[in-house]
Parts: sequence; C-alpha cells; structure tokens
Amino acid sequence: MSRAIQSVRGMNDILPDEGALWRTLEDAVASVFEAYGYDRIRLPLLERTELFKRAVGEVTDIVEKEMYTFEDRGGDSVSLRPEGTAGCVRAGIEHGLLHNRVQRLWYAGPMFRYERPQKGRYRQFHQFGVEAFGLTGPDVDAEQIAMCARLWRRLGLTGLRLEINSLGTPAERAGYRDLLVDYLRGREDELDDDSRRRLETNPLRILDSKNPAMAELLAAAPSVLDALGPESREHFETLCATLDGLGIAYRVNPRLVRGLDYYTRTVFEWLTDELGAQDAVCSGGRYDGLVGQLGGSDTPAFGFALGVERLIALMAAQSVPLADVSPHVYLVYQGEAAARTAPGLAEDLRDAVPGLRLLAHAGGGSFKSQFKRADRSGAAVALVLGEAEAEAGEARLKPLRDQGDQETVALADLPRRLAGDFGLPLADNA
RNA sequence: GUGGACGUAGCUCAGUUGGUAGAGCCCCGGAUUGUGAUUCCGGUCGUCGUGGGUUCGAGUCCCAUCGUCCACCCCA
Repeated sequence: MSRAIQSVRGMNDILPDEGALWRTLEDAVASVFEAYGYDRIRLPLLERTELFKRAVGEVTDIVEKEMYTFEDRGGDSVSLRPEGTAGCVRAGIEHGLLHNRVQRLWYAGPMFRYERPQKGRYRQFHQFGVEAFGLTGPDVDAEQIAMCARLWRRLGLTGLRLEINSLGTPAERAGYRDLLVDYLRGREDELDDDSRRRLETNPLRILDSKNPAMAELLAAAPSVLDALGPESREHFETLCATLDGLGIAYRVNPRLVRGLDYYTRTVFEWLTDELGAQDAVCSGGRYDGLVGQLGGSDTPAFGFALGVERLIALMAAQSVPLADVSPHVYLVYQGEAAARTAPGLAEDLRDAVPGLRLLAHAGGGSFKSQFKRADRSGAAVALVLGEAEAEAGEARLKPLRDQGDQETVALADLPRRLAGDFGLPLADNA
C-alpha cells in the first residue's frame, strides 16, 4: 500500500457536513446583494503579479511575503489573487464597465495568502466581495454598511460590532502619517520591536497594535480625524448621520486602519468576539484613487469583503437556522419488478414535483439496514417499493424522523401526496 | 517568519516507573422486540504521524522531520 497524499497545508476540503452552512450563507448573500441592485461578476483566480503590486501596495505584507507568485510557462510573473478588489477594478477598466457610469458589482470565490494557518485563517480562504463605482457621496458608504447589517439580520447573527473611521484624502493621509511618525519618533524607546519596524514601513499600522504596553502611548497619539480637511470631515459626518438615521449602531475608532494601501476616507470593520484572534468578519472602505492608479479614468469607489470561513464559524457558534438540504424522500426498491419500475418512478416524481429532493437506492441487505441508510441520508420519508408493491402499482410511505405508521399509496397519487406533504408546487402537467 | 501545546482504530479518547495495543461511538452480522427504537451476543478496522537512535525489549525515553491546533505577526 502506498502512502496517502495529504492536502497542501492551509488548503482545506469543505466536507458535505458543512454543506447546509455554506448553502445558507451563499443563498442569503446572493439575495441580499441582489436586493440592492448589485450584479455578480466572475473573475480569474490568477492575475499578473504587477496588478497586486500596484493595487495592494508594494510594501504591504500581503505583496511582500504572502502571495503565491510564480512564472508561467511563457515567463510572465503571475500570482494567485490574495484579495478581490484589484481584479475587479482591472476587469472593470478592461471592459469599459466603469467609464462615466455607476456600476455595482459583487463576486465570490477563493483567495490565497501564504500565511501560517490558525483559527479563521487559511492559505486558501473564501470571500464575498462588493464594489460600487462612480459614486462620490457618503450615501454609498452607508448603503454597503446597511447591506452588511441586513445580511446579519437575514442570517440571524448577533453580537457583531461596527467600527468606522476616515483616513481622508491621500494628501490628508500623508500629512497625518508625518504627524504620527513625528510623535512616535519622539518616543521611539517606548516602542516595541514590531512597532519600531513599522515606523519605517507602514506607520499607520502601529495604531492597531495588539500589544497592551503600547496602549497608553497610542491613546495620546494624534488622531487621523483631526487631520481631515473640511470635505473629508463633512463626508464622514454625513455618513455618521446617515447611519444614525438608519438605526445602525457604530463606534468611531480613530485607530482603525487597513492593511491595504488603496483606502481613502471611510474605512469600516465588523467585529466579533466569538472567534478568537481573527475577529474581523467583514471589512472595507472607500478607494477613490485606485481606478486611476490602475490606468482607468478617475473613478470614486467603495467596497468591502466578507470572510466566508469566519462567518461560517460564527454561524455554527450561534447555531443559526440552516437551509434544509437533505432529501425529502428516500426511495428503496427491491426485487425484479421494482428494479424495472423504480428508476422511471423516481424520474416521474422529480418531474411532477419540482424542487423535490429524492434519493433512490436499490435495496441490498435487509429492510432493517435499508432503513438505517434512509435515516442517515436525513430524508423525511422512506418510500418502499418491494416486489409486491411494484406489481400492485403502489408503494409504502413511511415517516423517518419520528417513527410513524406506514401507509400504502397508489403510485398515481404520489405526486400530489408528496407535494402536499412538503409544501411544494405540482408541475403544470402533473 | 517567532513562540507554545499536541499527533494511538472512521470519530472521541485511555494506555500507569519502557515488556509484543484498549474503551466508547460508528459500521457489519445475529438474538430479542409486531416496525428502523431499546436490550443482549458476536464481528471488521490500527505497521501507535514518519525516519533514525538508546535498550534484551519503546506507543511509552532521545534526535530529526512532517502535520494539526492556539497565540504573535498578518488580515477576511
């Protein structure tokens, strides 16, 4: 026997056990996003490395040490996407989707980052992403935050906290950066090693350091919000007022910064304290400069991404109600006559009752083990077609979940009976 | 990349100062029971993550390696 091959580290199989969880989330996301008029776009997993360098930022950790980058056979440097916005903007520019018009898009799929795996953090992970282009005002900012809130309600999730902040225009942000660096330089001996390193590379990220020893130092640091110009300030204040009007609670966190370089003005994060260290399930913000930076005409934009594995974990932790994906009917058949009629019967029932989930299985072994299998399938009822029933043109119907009495039903009556039992419509010609 | 914990049957785990591998669940077969539940009996599955070393003898000690988990870091 040869050695079994394992999956690549940090790349997880999503087993059927989790099917209902994923399905519930996918359905909710699609319907909520569509309710706001967002259209789905499907994007490649692989892009030119240059795209991410320009979009995400050359000196970010993501680009410097977390991308799966390699040369393809033609010698071009390509990378597995570490996030979705860059590819979405690239596609929008390439196909003229963003030119002089408003565009609302969403996408879903796996992202790749070479990190050390831990709870809520994997090398292949999944995101739902939303991007709106061509809208300057804080109303889109509020719209997308409201979409998130609606999704939480729709899923039945509770305890998610919203934090918001504004980073200002690139110029304001740069000015603030200098202010912050000056402040921290003056206290360099109080900084921990990580912060001292980031002073050179990405000073804003020092603000969300988890080291409690830094808390006092950072509390006294200058705030981005004070560095905002009048227009950025008004944008932020209008956003806050809109959220108030919508009844969406939030906390202004002037130390909330994002790891990607392209954000301008509004940034936000939805946090939970039920998932350990990886506590952000959703985050995003405004990126008015990115489209121009990637070669398109200047176009304001706002977007966010949901971490699917984290939301799934939260849904499981909160025992949220799930879509039922188990079969309605488990059809067991045994004997020659039954074997002839059962496959046709199964097809006819699926035709006659659209939406009916029917699993058909040729019976081997005793009916006892048949019923066990039927039970395990999660089906609501067993439909038993033995030799005698097949001859007589009927079947035995037996509830599985609570052991009720079985009854005999004529095959001709089955469609109406099953449709009624499961609240499904009958096909027009049935 | 750094630190810590852990890797024994499909799953959850036990395995005592080193003496040739166990339980429960699951699964399969049977008995009982007028249903597939309960109860009872029987049965299958492991080169104890992998490779070295110490020893008469290692799941148990040592080294290496791979993997998992948690935290840092990073971020969804």
